[in-house]
Amino acid sequence: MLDQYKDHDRILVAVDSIIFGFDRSGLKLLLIKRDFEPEKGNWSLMGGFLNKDESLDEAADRVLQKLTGLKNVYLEQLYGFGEVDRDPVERTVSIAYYALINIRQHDKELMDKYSARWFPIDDLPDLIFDHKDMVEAAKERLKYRASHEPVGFELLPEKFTMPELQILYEGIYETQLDKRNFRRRILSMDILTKTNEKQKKYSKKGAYFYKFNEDKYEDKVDKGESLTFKPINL
Amino acid sequence: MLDQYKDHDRILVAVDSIIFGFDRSGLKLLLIKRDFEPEKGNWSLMGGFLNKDESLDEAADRVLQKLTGLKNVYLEQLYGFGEVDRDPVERTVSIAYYALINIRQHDKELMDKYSARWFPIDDLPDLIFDHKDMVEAAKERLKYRASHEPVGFELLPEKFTMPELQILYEGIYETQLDKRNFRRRILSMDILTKTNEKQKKYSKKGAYFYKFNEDKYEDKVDKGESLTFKPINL
DNA sequence: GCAAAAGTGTTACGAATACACCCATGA
DNA sequence: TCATGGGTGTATTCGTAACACTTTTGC
Repeated sequence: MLDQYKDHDRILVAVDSIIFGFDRSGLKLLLIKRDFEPEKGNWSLMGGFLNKDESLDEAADRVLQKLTGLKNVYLEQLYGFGEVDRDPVERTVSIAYYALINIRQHDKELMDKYSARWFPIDDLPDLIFDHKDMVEAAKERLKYRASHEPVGFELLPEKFTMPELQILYEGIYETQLDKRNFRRRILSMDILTKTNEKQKKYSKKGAYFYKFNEDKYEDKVDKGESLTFKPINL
Repeated sequence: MLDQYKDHDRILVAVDSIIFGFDRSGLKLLLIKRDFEPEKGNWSLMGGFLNKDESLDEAADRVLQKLTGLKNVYLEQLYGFGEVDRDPVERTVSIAYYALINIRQHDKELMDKYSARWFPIDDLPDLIFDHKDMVEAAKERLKYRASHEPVGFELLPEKFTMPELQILYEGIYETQLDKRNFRRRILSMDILTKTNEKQKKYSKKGAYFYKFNEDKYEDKVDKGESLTFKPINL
């Protein structure tokens, strides 16, 4: 080994994931109950350690899959948390990732195995270490990302209604939106396909289902059209 | 040590810095000539390894100071680069930071010691490893940051002229701006103080010097005014 | 028939853009 | 006097925001 590399510290590198989900009642976070000391029994983000033979992204994928069974989900690196004493056991640098998943698609058995639970984003329990900071950073990043790219659809089933989409964006932006302005803006982007089916579960009248039209979206991106998804204030 | 920690790999963690500077001719990057193998003699970002007893931010500070002699400069974490083979010598995760410094203030002797040189941002040499990716990420981040916060002033001396400020923003946004619109927008934010002195070096008429008024800016932030610094297209 | 959610259009305001000429001065 | 860079104002367009009533249908 080269001299310039030899005398430096090797350090544990962790990967922690903020996992977002969404249902009609709002944005949710998937947390696990830690089953070893320290902080045993307390709520925590899902995490794991980086192995020498995998990239950071691969480690994040692996960790997410371990808890949810899901592959190929939206996963973005967030920030490297590197305070010296962030983990009381041993010096650990943690690279946080956040994931957007369809709340209905993950594996129930794995949920039990890790004593995992969905929490409303605005009603989280105390979290271990610096995981609260990670969640805050993830919320910020999601706001930013959602205002530039159509990441919201990652959190929805294939078919969704306008009211649902609006509730989702209201959750992300932590604000209330005017439904007329919201619909106009979303529809004017011309990246949704309206179906003839109606969602009748939540109203007598029923709301039309829409689908995200990824091809149309990609076309627009290729053409250089700038699509913004900014919040619309009430 | 706890079982859950015991069997995991300890890994070299590096910190690499993208150092931005600015002079009248545009945005610049400070690069060093690597003086050890592999890639000896090739251009590289300034970097170093994380020690067990320092945080990531502290390591980034230390590395920056080592090259420039500067403390307390604008420094923001960018992204964790973690491909398995990014460093051919040994598995290394690198956390990239970017710094904004006043190009006149750094230490010349240290520059020589590291064979460092300023390069125009649009005319960089080949860089080692994945440093090109890091630079790209830093340019993007700087665009974003500059459109939300007055980070531009970090790159300027205390006193600067409107034409200089405009050249800076044009460099950051990689676009040309209309000077009437630019001045109006900047001045309407009401965070600059005009001095009575003129810069006469670059024109017969001379251009007034301005100063960034940090107090005014903080007041506005406290009052919740949203100050955006978006690019203005020609 | 009524409650409850879905759906729809117009106006007003402010921000962003486009655009061209005069000013000051050193050489 | 002229070349060079510095400085200024207005009209237009477009996106955003504010705002209230009608529709559908299960109960």
